[in-house]
Amino acid sequence: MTIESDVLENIFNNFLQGPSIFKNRETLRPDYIPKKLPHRNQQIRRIGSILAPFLHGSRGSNILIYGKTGTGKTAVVKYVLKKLLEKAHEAGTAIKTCYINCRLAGTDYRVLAKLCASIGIKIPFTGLATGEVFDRFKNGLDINNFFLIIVLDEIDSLVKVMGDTLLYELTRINENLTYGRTSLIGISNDLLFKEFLDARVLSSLSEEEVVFRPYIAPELNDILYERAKISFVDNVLTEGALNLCSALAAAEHGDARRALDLLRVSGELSERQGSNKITEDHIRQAQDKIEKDRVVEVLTTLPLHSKVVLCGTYLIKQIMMKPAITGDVFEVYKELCEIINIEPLTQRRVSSLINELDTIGILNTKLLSLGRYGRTKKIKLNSNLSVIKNIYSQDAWVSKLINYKPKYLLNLKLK
DNA sequence: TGTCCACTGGAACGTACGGCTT
DNA sequence: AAGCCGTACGTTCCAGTGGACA
Repeated sequence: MTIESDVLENIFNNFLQGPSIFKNRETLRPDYIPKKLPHRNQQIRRIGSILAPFLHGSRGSNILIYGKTGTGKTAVVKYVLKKLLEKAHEAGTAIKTCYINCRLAGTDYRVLAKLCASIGIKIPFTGLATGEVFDRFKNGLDINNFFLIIVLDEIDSLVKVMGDTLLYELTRINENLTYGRTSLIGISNDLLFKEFLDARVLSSLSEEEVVFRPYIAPELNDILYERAKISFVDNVLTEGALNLCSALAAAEHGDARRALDLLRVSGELSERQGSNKITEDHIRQAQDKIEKDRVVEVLTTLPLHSKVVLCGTYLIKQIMMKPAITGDVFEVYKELCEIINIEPLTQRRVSSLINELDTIGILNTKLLSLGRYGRTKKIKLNSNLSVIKNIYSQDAWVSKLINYKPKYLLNLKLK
């Protein structure tokens, strides 16, 4: 037996024999829908009563749901739909539901393709005109006499990217159906998203509106407590850890998803350390780990040009000891491209890449006016310099850039 | 008070690609 | 095979702009 397999053997044995602190770790995954949803009774009742007409075979109103991330919107909708489907099954009514995350789908075409898939129509991932896919969807509904409840999660991101044409068509679809019926549930994280909509679309989509307020700390406490009961072995989670966890999540606009993540990761950490309790310290470690893992994941999977742009920003900060501005980043970027033998992109494109890095939280940019010296962007790195250096020192493409001294910067220093 | 810098960011367009229909 | 489609990723063009400076 090799040494490696001995080590593995030990790890697995420890895992099997050690005192597991988890009763059921699946219940802490983000997609788990619990049997109890504390502090959301009002929303559950409201959505339930709006959808209830479907049980009689008539169409319920469209619903627009607002609320920040982790306020339970998706969970509540899925929960109500699950119950509705069960009831419809008992009553012998044929209802279908289709849940689509618009941000993940990305385009009108792919949303439609998913809608088609939900009623059993196969659509190629490219090749058809969007209008053609829509017609097939409509025909499919009519021919099969389907009652379909469509949930469009993160609908705001779809509208921002593609405009509201698809929504317009979907809100009008019932007028063109002879037998089938549809109802729309739009879920939005962005409260201002209505402004992007055409008045007709808005009035049709928001026949009913439901708002999800952020959870406050005591509410998060209840949620975590309920979930901990089914996830962990009794008495594993200390009260201090529970309180800290909800306090941290409450500070981040009452995000329950975040709180549950924190709980899951701290559980895993505590388990790995062979502990039989989850303490406040574990929660803090988990918070650290989640952030670190995210940064590593993002930095390593970035497209090549974004990595080079980031290296440029890093070098400017490292050598000039001050935040970068767009013009400097672009000059350094061009020099770096030459070194690793790739064609540089245009400044316009690099400017977009910088914006993208800002949106994912790797950079922090601020528009700055230097009066006579023009307008530019001040670009700061959000992560620690050493973190970037560590990660990119091992990168196949950019490892040789991280210790390079750009001539442009050396000249700038002399001035 | 007007000028002018160094960009920003919107919009239209180009190209390559995989894949459809006819 | 021809013609079209959506998608990704990019370029080109250009109007717009906040505020230091003359």
